[in-house]
Amino acid sequence: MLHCTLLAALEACKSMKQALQVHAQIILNGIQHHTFPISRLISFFALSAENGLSHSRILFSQIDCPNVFIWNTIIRGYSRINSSQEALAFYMSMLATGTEPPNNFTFPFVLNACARLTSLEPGFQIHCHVIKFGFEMDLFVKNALIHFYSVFGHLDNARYIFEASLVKDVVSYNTMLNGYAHQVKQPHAALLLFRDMQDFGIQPDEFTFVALLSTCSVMNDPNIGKQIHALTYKKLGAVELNVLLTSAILDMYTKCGLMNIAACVFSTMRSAGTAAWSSMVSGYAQCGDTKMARCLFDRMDERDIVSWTAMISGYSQAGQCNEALELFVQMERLGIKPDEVTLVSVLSACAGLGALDYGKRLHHQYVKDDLFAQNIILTTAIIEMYAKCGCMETALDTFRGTEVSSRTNILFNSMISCLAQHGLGRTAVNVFGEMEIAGLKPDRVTFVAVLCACSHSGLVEEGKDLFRSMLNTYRIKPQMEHFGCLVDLLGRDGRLNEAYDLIQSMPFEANSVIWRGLLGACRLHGNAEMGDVAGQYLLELEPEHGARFVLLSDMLANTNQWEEAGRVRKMMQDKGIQKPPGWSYIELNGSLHRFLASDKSHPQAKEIELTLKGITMQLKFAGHVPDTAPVVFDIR
DNA sequence: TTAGGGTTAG
Repeated sequence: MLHCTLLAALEACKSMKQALQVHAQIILNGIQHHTFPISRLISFFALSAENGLSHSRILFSQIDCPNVFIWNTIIRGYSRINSSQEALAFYMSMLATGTEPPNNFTFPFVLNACARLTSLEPGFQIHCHVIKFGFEMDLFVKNALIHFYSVFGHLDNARYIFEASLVKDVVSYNTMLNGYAHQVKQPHAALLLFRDMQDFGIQPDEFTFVALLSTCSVMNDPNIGKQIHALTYKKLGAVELNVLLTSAILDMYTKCGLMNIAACVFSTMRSAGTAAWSSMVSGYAQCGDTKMARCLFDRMDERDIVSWTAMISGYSQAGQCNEALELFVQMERLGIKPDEVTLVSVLSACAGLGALDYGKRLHHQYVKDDLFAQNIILTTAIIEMYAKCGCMETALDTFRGTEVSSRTNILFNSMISCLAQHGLGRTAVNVFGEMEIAGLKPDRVTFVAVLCACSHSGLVEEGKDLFRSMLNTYRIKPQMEHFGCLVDLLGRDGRLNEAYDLIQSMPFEANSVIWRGLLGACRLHGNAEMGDVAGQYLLELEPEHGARFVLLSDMLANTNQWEEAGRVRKMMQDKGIQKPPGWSYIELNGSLHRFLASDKSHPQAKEIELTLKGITMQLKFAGHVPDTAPVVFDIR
């Protein structure tokens, strides 16, 4: 009777404080060693929104022989708050204790924890345990396994479990659909599976439509998106669409770039949450309309970290790196802590500006010795930031400091590409070799990076071998960009005929990038005849592009064809084409300075000019003779 | 006796 009253009281509890009072009553009544009421208490605390897990742990430690429900509850509690390591540690202690074997409830909790880890390995082990303990036929366990494998992009394993399952429910389908839509971006497979689902008479629910709408966003196909939108109403009937589903509809339109429709949906939302506002902010920013995005952002009643990141990343991606950093500082002043996505956006803005001090500060303040230190995406952003700010050594040290098992293709591609840009071709080729050791397969991006590296460092034979290995070893068909790299590689080395022959042998027509590469090489090696051919192709392909005219005119000037060079310059003027000016940035003591050729607007312009003159004088005294070959005006 | 798996925004 007493149990019943206290249990009823616990059922009615709305807060930790109330539950603690029930706990006090349990102790006062001397039933603190009765497993059932204590297990209810542990469950309440472990799943409390007020972080009561530590209290659950205290209760847990006072139990001599916790039953499987109690073990499961603690594992679930840790899994819920993303403390996967603790959840797994508890599961292992449960096995080690040996008094209570895991049951069908244990595995969904443990697998959920595994799905949030950075490594696949523990989940594999748990899958073995599932089989060992005989739960591979349990639908909940199977669905959790499908989820786990799809999170890690192992859609083949997920699909195998899915197909092998005689009984499938709507959750099995939804999990598989999400896997296709998000994890490996196979949106078409998601649509096909949705068709199967209907054929098998499984009724879709709101989860299904959220997954399908995400699929449309990934496909960036507004037509299918509109159809799914209509189907949502048709299938879910008169059921009022929940906030999540409406937000998913809105998000689909923003991602497909249909901001007008998105704005209509948004205006009809009675209580648009921060998710919907953030989608709108992000949508406008992605369309390049950062003004409109900012306007909405400023009108938001409540902003969470996602809203801030939407705006910061919008600025960063639109190239408004200064604005991104300013907004980030504003966010910090309000005491809002960035998460890993925010940091990636801000680091990218730092890289864009060459703002090394700022980037260093972010690295030391937020990433080093923190939870984020394990995040490989963030580490990749840190490496790019250092590399783009010119600190190649720190970038390499950071790369070397990562766990080999946590390295991803994106990390390798980024590292190789940064090394290429710094002319460290040999190191880039070595890092390429390390990919296989890490168990990764180079992709198209890897080959662009490593071929660029060879090109910038004059590693002709290595580059040619790598190009050949693309198809022969890795079964990757070379694309335009790969041919471009090879043309560049041969061209820079002066093998102009070989480069030209390669262009002719390509399975598709060369684009302007390739011809520009050849033209640049012709200019470098003074082959006016072939340069003219390349230049003509270039003018045909991109008649409006100023930089191409400049390159052609420079090449002609360099080979003393002043008249021809003048003709090209005149053509440029006649067409009203201007080459956009190139700004140079430098960050000093936290402030950013920008310069343009002949620009005297900098407040310290005079001092800078004097310093430059001083350096020029010193160079002269040291016997330096400038190379006037790249100067395009006839000053000789 | 207790409970579980799949959703939105950067």
